[in-house]
Amino acid sequence: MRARIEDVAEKAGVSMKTVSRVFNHEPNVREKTRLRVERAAQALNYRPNPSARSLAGNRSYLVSLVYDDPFAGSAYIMEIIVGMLQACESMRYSAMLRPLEFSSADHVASVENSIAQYRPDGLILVPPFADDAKLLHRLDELGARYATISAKSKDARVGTSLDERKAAGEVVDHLAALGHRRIAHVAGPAPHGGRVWRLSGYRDGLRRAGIAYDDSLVVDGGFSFEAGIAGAKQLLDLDDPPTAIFAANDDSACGVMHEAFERGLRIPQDLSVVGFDDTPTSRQVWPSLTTVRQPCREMGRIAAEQLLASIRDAGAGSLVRVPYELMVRQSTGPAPARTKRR
Amino acid sequence: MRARIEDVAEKAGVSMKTVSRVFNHEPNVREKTRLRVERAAQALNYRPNPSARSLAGNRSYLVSLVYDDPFAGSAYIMEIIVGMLQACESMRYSAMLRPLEFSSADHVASVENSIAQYRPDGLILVPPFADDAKLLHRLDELGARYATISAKSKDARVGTSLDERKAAGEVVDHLAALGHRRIAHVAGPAPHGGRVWRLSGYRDGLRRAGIAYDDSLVVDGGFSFEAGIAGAKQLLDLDDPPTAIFAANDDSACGVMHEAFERGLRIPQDLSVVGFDDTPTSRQVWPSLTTVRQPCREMGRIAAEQLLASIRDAGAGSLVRVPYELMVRQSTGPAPARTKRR
DNA sequence: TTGTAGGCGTTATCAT
DNA sequence: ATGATAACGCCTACAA
Repeated sequence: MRARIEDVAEKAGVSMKTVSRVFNHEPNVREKTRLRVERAAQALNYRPNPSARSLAGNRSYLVSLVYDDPFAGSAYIMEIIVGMLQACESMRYSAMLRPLEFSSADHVASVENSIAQYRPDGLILVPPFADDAKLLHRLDELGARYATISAKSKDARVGTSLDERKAAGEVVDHLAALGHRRIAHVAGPAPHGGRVWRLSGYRDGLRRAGIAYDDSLVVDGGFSFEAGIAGAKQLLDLDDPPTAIFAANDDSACGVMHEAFERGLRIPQDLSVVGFDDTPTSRQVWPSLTTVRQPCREMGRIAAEQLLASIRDAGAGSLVRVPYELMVRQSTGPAPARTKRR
Repeated sequence: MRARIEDVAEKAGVSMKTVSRVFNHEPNVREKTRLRVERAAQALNYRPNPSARSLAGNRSYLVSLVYDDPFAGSAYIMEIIVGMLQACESMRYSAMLRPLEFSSADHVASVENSIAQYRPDGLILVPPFADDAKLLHRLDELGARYATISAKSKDARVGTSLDERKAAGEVVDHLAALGHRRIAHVAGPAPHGGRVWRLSGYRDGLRRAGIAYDDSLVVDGGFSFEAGIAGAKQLLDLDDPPTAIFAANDDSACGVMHEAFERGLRIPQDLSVVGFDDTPTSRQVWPSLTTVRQPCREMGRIAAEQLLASIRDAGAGSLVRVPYELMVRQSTGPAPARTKRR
């Protein structure tokens, strides 16, 4: 049957513990012994049994990614997963996906429950979980290790952060530089920190451009295509509609574009549109979408790396600021000469 | 510390084995005893230790999804993952993602290696892995349980299948019904079965419409946006360009649309475009893309369910045929009156 | 219907 | 630098 550590030990003429030392890169093994063990293991095609390892070592070698269920299929999550897998792979850890419902009665309990059941050695949290102070506090209480992927840095100690507010500000700078004065914003969903930061950045940008904040140009949206359509309808129905719309994310921006086209508007000649996230779709639509790139794959990888470091020894692992990038594509252009009237 | 099965047994005044019976839904437990055990477990917040369970039971309660690394972030995979997670969740199994390189020197070895290392109780394979007879044969040899998600049914015993050939035929039927005679195809990448079936279906459709097969209207493409652009360039440069292009998948179709727009063509007035897969993007582009819906989420769920059934008892589990659906949207319309000349 | 004993394959502890 | 032995928490096999 399958080779066990005992078989390897016998074949190499050493004790089980020595084989264990070799496989776990522990010190105190003579080079020569190490080689003998490695050769024996190779010959027997030995692989440590993960369950036994976990049971005896009291670790699961498991990291779980906690994200909001409704966004299970988003490109944002997908890319984070890819990065996370890379990091786990190289550290001989496994990644586990935990789509949970943030909006449920008690999401804190559902996270606790997930921990109790699967016993991961650590968690990676993305918004909105990553921004929930109550949840983080509870995890601290439980002594659970976790990393957050988010924009905010307060409350966060391990993971990645990205200055969404500054990024959103640059979006408005870009539009203002193109001559736009009526710049609208389809805001994100309420429970997301992203909503707040992107909205703040939007206002920062307006201020820098000397444009007065106009309440009617900011509509509650969401992170979905449908939200973008609804937001665009509302904005384009205004007596004095915007010449540029900054949507909270790419999906929503696609909705805005869709509605604009349905009304026969040209992009960017009649309306400029900007998204956020730089999902693959943003390159595939026509005209291609100006947006803010978040290095999601890197974020996933870095968060996992920092988390694993903090698992190895508490106190290790830090919050890594990752760069964003304004991707200027075809969906933004000079403001039309005159504001359109309907 | 954490409650063990022994603690529950003591508190309930029964043996460990009885507790085990209750938690594994085994027969031969009096209702009254079951209740006592459940109450005790509840009180102690007992959760079985997965590692111990796996070690003693010689099962990992793990299912791994094997897919081609380059497509790690595709919407197709993402949706399958979501469905698979649903099924696993309800059966108390865990899902593990295994992006492997199909194009690598020996992908069969890399799958074997993955099995040896993580010891999943079963595998779910998607194309191109699902279509590799050599791999399936080797897995049979090893006695590994697996389910495939694919179009082909030969070689497949457990999993899902979808008649891609018939679906592709219907795409051409749809275009022919709109009056198109010069219908082109941007084919899929060579190692994918998808390429073959969709191409066959394309020819079926032409035959039914009484259109002669024209070699110059079929270009080698791929499943990427870039492949679509390249394919469209080649096709639209023809002296007698097509009035409709059927791309091997949605990403590629988006590339076709992009290139068409770059040349000032209108869709669908000047050119009709069809994709395959019905990814979220196909709804978000403008005009929205006519495509073939594959119920990916269902496929993932069903494949996992069938796999788990076949794990429970060999011989169980079957190949479930899932339905496709032609989603007629805005990217297809009547053929232009005269074929365009350049 | 319920219980007892032994073992799953590894790591931790403590010797040597 | 290396080894012997006892956990780790559960399940299987068999017994009662």
